[in-house]
Amino acid sequence: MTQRVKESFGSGGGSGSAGAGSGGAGSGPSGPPPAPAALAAKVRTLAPSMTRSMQRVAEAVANDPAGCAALTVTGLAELTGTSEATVVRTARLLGYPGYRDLRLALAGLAAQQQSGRAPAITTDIAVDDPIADVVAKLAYDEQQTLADTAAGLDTVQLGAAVSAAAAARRIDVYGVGASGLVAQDLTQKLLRIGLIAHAHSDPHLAVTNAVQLRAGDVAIAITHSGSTGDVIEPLRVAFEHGATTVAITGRPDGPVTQYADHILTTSTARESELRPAAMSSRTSQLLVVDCLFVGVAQRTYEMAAPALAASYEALAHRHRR
Amino acid sequence: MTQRVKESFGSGGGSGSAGAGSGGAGSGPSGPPPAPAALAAKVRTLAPSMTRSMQRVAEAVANDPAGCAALTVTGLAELTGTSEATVVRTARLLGYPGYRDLRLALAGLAAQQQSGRAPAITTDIAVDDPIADVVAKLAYDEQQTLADTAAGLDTVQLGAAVSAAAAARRIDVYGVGASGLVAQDLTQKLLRIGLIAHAHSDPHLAVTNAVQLRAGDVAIAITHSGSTGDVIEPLRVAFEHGATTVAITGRPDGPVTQYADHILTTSTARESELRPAAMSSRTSQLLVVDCLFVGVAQRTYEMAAPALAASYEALAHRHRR
DNA sequence: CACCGAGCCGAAAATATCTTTCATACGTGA
DNA sequence: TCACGTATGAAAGATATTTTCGGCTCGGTG
Repeated sequence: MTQRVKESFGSGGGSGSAGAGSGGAGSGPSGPPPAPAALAAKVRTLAPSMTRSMQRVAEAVANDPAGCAALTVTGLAELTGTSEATVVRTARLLGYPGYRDLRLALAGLAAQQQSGRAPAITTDIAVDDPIADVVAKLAYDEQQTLADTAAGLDTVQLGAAVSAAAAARRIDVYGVGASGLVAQDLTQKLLRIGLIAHAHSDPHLAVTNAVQLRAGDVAIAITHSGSTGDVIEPLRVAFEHGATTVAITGRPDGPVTQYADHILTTSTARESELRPAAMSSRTSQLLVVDCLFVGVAQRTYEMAAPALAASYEALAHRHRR
Repeated sequence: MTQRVKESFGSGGGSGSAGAGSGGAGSGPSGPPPAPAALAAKVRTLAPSMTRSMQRVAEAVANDPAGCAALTVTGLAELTGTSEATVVRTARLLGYPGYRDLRLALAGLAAQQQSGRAPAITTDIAVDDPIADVVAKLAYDEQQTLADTAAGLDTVQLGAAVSAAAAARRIDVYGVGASGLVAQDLTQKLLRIGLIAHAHSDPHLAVTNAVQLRAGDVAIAITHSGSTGDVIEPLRVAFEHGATTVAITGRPDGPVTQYADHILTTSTARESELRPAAMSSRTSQLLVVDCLFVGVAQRTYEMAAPALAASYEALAHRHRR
């Protein structure tokens, strides 16, 4: 077997020196383009990997884009009680080359909000909320999650993942816990259009199966935290065996991505006691998975069309009247 | 055991009317032109009072706000074959303190134009849609489904179901196929807050287990079509054994409801070849299930709170960087 | 036809803003 | 408690923006 190693995964125990990328504009962990309006979502997504000071900056930016857009680096640093360096660092983390570009994006966002008039019912669900409120809040929240996910999804990565999956000899999907259900959902649908797909929730079996993979196969890991060992391990094995690997995660900087050829980022909605993170992450993951599926169905249309029709027929038969 | 019979068949279902307002990032397709035209108009208005060089700059800015927003003073000066000073002068004339602010406004303008571009999301997903459109359409569609579901959900029925579940000795959930995953999702969450819940995908085992149920227990059937025999059968058994029965279905007039004490209606979005019904029904079912869960968590807060906190902690531990 | 003045224009200096570097302080785990 | 790694801000360094200033063109005038 070939021991593949992903070279771009930065600073692994190294000197931590300057990150001047090779070949010029490299920069950063994974920033194909800057983000348009997905900024609020991105802030939430990346918040966990931020330091305290950076979080303060990110929060200020997310809360008042318009106001921050009017500020210079120094101004924003003072406002948040931090230094210019921290502001720049935050901008970088959010995917921009520097503060200047973040500021530009901020101005755009402000303009959009201005014209879009965001309703923003940002209240948490309380213990004594009447049931009707619960329904409204949950629905709103999931809608928000969907919008954020769609805005933050990297279509280039998605396209690459779709291509790989459409041409794959075999597709393995790893996920445990709530993500396991998403993995099964994806698998069910892929099977339905005639592809060979398996979902693995058992870490041991997953690894055992991952060994079978080779170039041309696709392995997909689904984990919100990005650091679920039970899911990373099989992905690593698949990666090292030459399979094309995809990570669907809410932490694009987490350990999983170390072994992922393509990274699909799910959005993280703020969570609260009565609204566990699993809820919105699931919604987000499902959207990503749906996109992946539809993309694959498009690419394999010749095969998928009759298969879809057939399963549709088969189902109708079970419906008694 | 008593052979229960439901006296009024076909009652229940909610209004089912389509929801109107949705929050989300919908953004008006083409509202009144707010600010974008403002700048273009200003350019035209002030053009006569501009010198030749300034006109060149103004023209460039009006024609391609987005492109110009990406340029520095020097860049724009070169592009228009003028000097930095001229660019700044133009910016001043247009009413900004300097180029920096013009650039910010330009970025905002670009973003507005961008968002105003409705990508024709009212259309079905086609085989040759670019991947970005697929994402947008799917997200939009699922948002719509959520809005519809929330609007059509009967909160009285939901409240009744919540009460029953919160007080239940044991909760059984039936679902096959895609609905099976929803059943599992609900079960996972209920288990997490200390309730006793089981999901059954195997019809035979489901029936076998349903026999165990009695008054005070709750049985929940999840079926989009409302006529999935494999799910109706266990619900019937549970119903006849005295359990409180709940149906989560897209057809409030379908056969399942015959044995359901409480009916929770999911919405049905239009489907197409590349967008199977399973997709939107799943979204809808999950929202209902989430509402049910949160409702139950509220009612059993004393018990649920520590459980939720505990699982939160357990998860947080895996988040270490 | 030559001269003159007014205002346009751009090169370069001056300033503001952004970015990088580096030493220090803090928190964390042994 | 100590040692290590990391986060953080002050200040130096690099860019971008603004201002200054002198050349230039153009239109009018003797």
